[in-house]
Amino acid sequence: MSKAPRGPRKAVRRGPWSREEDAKLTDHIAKHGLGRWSDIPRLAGIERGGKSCRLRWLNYLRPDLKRAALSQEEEDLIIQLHSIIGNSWTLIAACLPGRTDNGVKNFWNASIKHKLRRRGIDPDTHEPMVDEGTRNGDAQHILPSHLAAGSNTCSHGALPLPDSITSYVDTDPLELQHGVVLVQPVVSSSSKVGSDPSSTGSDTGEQCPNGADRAASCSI
DNA sequence: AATTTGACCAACCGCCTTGCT
DNA sequence: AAGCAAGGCGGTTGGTCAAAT
Repeated sequence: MSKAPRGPRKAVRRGPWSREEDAKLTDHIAKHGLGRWSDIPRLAGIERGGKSCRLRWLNYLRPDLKRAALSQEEEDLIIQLHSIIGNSWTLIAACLPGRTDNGVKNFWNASIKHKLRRRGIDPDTHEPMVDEGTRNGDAQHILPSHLAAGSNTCSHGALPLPDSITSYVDTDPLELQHGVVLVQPVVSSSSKVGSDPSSTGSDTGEQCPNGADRAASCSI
């Protein structure tokens, strides 16, 4: 991250992206690869901020994205991973090929959270909720039955948990709180989750099929 | 047919970390 | 060592659409 001299701040467009903007961004990245996000709007002729371009590309335009609804296996895996590593959406998304952190987060907040609450489970702690009427004390309800038994695979075994995460399943809660941090050396050489040096300033930033350019590479 | 509700998605915001000067 | 810009992440908001009432 160099300190490039910058001109006066240009007014940037906001709101939904137009087809033309999408095409410009896609075309630019196809021709030149991913460079500095802050330069891309100017080079591609888009009146947006670099941050906005980055978000649009990662969450919507990337060719390897899955657009289909999340499967039951994916949903179960998200619940299981969340119970282990919490709101580390980037890490969770890295274990779901073609899914984005934003998508996983959205699905969690919009759907899974409500489902768990309806089942009397606190979505934050994955413990039974203590409100009267929802008290049941049955830990088996925290996770889908096939997951609660301690399996490290989802119902059909299609999406096994990566070793870097399953290794923390049996640790005590205090250790689990640091699971994400402890996982980092395994999944990335960077000191920060989701920070992969190849994701910026490199033409090879999109090599990982599941978008792990921006997240911990999953060892599935 | 009109309104309400819930699910889903796209996008922005603020904060933090990283790396360069 | 400090300051700054860029990148990255999680939280939140607002819009759209379909199903239910």
